[in-house]
Amino acid sequence: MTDKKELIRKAAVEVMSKKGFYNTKTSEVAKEANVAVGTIYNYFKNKEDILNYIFKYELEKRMKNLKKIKQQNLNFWEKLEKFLNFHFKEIKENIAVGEILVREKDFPKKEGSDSINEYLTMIPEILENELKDAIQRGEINESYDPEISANIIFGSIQGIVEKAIKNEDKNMLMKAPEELIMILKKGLRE
Amino acid sequence: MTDKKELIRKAAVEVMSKKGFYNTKTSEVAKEANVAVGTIYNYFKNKEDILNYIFKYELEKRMKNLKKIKQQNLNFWEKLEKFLNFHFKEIKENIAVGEILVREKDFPKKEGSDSINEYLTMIPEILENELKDAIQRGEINESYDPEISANIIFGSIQGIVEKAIKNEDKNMLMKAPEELIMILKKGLRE
Amino acid sequence: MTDKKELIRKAAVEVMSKKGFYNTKTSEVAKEANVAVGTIYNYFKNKEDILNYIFKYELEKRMKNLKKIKQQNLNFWEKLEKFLNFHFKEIKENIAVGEILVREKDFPKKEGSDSINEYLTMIPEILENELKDAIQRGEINESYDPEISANIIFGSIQGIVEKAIKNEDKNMLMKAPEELIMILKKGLRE
Amino acid sequence: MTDKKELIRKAAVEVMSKKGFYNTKTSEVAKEANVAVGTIYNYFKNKEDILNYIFKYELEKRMKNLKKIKQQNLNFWEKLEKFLNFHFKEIKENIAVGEILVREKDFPKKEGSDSINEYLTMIPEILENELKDAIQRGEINESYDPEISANIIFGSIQGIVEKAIKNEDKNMLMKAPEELIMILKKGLRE
DNA sequence: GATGAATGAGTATTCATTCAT
DNA sequence: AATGAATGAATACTCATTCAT
Repeated sequence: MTDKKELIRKAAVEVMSKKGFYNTKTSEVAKEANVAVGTIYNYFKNKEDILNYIFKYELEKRMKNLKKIKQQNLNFWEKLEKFLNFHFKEIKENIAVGEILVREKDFPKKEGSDSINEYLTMIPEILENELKDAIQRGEINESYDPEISANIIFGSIQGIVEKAIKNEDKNMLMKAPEELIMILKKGLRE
Repeated sequence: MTDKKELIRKAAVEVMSKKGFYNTKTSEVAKEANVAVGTIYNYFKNKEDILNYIFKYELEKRMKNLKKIKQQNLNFWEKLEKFLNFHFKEIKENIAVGEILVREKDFPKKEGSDSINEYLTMIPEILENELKDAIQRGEINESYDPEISANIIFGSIQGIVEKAIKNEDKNMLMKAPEELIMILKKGLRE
Repeated sequence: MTDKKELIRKAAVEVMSKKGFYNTKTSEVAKEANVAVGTIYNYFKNKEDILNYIFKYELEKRMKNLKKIKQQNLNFWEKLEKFLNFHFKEIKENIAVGEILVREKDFPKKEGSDSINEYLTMIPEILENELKDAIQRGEINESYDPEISANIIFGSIQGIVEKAIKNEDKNMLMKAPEELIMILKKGLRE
Repeated sequence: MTDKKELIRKAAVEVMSKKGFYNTKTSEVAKEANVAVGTIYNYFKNKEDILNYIFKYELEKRMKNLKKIKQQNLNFWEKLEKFLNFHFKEIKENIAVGEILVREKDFPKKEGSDSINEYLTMIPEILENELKDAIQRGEINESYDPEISANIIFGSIQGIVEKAIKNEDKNMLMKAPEELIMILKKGLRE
């Protein structure tokens, strides 16, 4: 039994990553998924709901990973490294997902869902909380504003992904985490 | 005599920053500009051309500033500080512009446009070149890949702007450059 | 099950014959066909494509008739009479079609179309070829240029239809073929 | 002093013959006439009025010629020959005018003018009247319906012009009148 | 659940016409 | 009279969504 919802999510990732959400037709997603348009609407409320589900899906993956990381007894840098490795590996394995995570912003017309916004808010928030703890533990210089630092880190991640995609350079995704960690470590520690 | 093109650009910035490019109707831009729809098309090829012009306009501003900075004899950090101060001041004075610069990505349907892409490419490129020079001059640790570093810096800037907008916190735009410079200085220098 | 394409063709004939192609709105055709506007575009590329299809449809009818006539062993005058009877009968049964065939000329904006032109070219061409054969067989005075004669005949036909429509005089369509044949016979024979 | 109205009429003939009335923009006519769009509206009520004026202008030319012909004491065939020679000469000298006379039909949106219709009605009407007189004088077989005959003649003329234009064959315009007269003479006389 | 033809609201764009200069 | 920028009504066409099969 093929999971139709998964089929459609994957097809949507493929098409939307190439054309962007607004230039993607539901009919194209249906075609890519080898499914009738009507079928999409058996699994999704509307077109926006598909994009939303993509973000929800990716956010959940990352939340699960973060939870796992949290259970281990690691310092801030070790945690960050583990998360970056996970995030970049995911994108390396499916560049199209990376494109979407980096390019799609939310201007919701209709209320209801909003995992895009949740993704874009929650990851920096977690970083912020971790930074606060790290400051408490003296791992990080207390003079820095954790909110700003968190968004610098999140922005850096997005910036690298964006560049790697533009260059079609998967290798950059391999090298970048280490370099980013090094810069941040030196930059934020003392 | 009012410059109609400027009038329309400003109106478009206002509307598009709130609703996003795809959810903005030309009629709304016209209304905001106190101009007839048809008038827009006397100055712009199509809707996309307006967004394009916004990016072109902002890019040119920044290029002019960078040129001025280049003429002074400054080290990398002084240059970066000057540019950041300029960029953040601009956005502070017109948050709407910041929203657009940070949110709009390019999925061009019709050719002829593409200052969006130019903006998103040129700024990191300039940073990259400056980093290379800085490495030459020993201002920056040579072990870092200037391409990656440049995109970390650009990503950081975008990340801060995005957060400041989300929080509607102009104050963040004041504090952030100093903090960012400090982190990067320590992080990249040695 | 109703054939939607046929439904739309007939509706378009009705509306376009009254208002002309350029003054006909797709929404009017849709209304006449008891169909949504969008449905039209499931069957036709664009508005021009509808007109084109009308000409294609009528041309095919006449080509089929001409083929049938050709298979019988008739002289030029008998053939011409049969064709005229068919053509005028068709128009008598649907004046609207006659109006379109006589009034619409082609100034194509988009390529891909052009059965209008084909209709306006092919009928005279066939007449020309038949005239050439008739000259060979001595049925027609060889001093006449068959190209000119063919277009005189085609023009005569169009002229009669145009007048009959203007007068709303179906009777004229009954009488005309006989009279036209008589004139041409005497005029062209010797 | 250049007569602006004439300038515009000529420009309109040029452009409309190529693109057809509905595909011709007033701005194109203005450009061809080396005149501002606004100027057109100093001389013409609206776009339709230009086309109308073209037909009016050409109709008047032909009416003048017919008047002149009438003053001479000629039989039907001599008159017809003179008129055909005039009409075809005119078109030979300005093919663009011929294209318009043959292609443009009237589907008036707004009431008011209608020289197109007048042209398309009056010429056949005059032919009809002349035919009636000719029948009276025994120049033409009385068994023919003069209305039908008149429209056959008018249709023939239009048919020849249309073909000559399609072939870009001015020569055809030279040869055709003689041939047409000959056919008609034999066809209609007895 | 799956299908895809039918729907019709929604909108970018055009272009005849106007009118202030 | 001449200009051409400004106007905004008009409309072809699209495409997300529905629903009968």
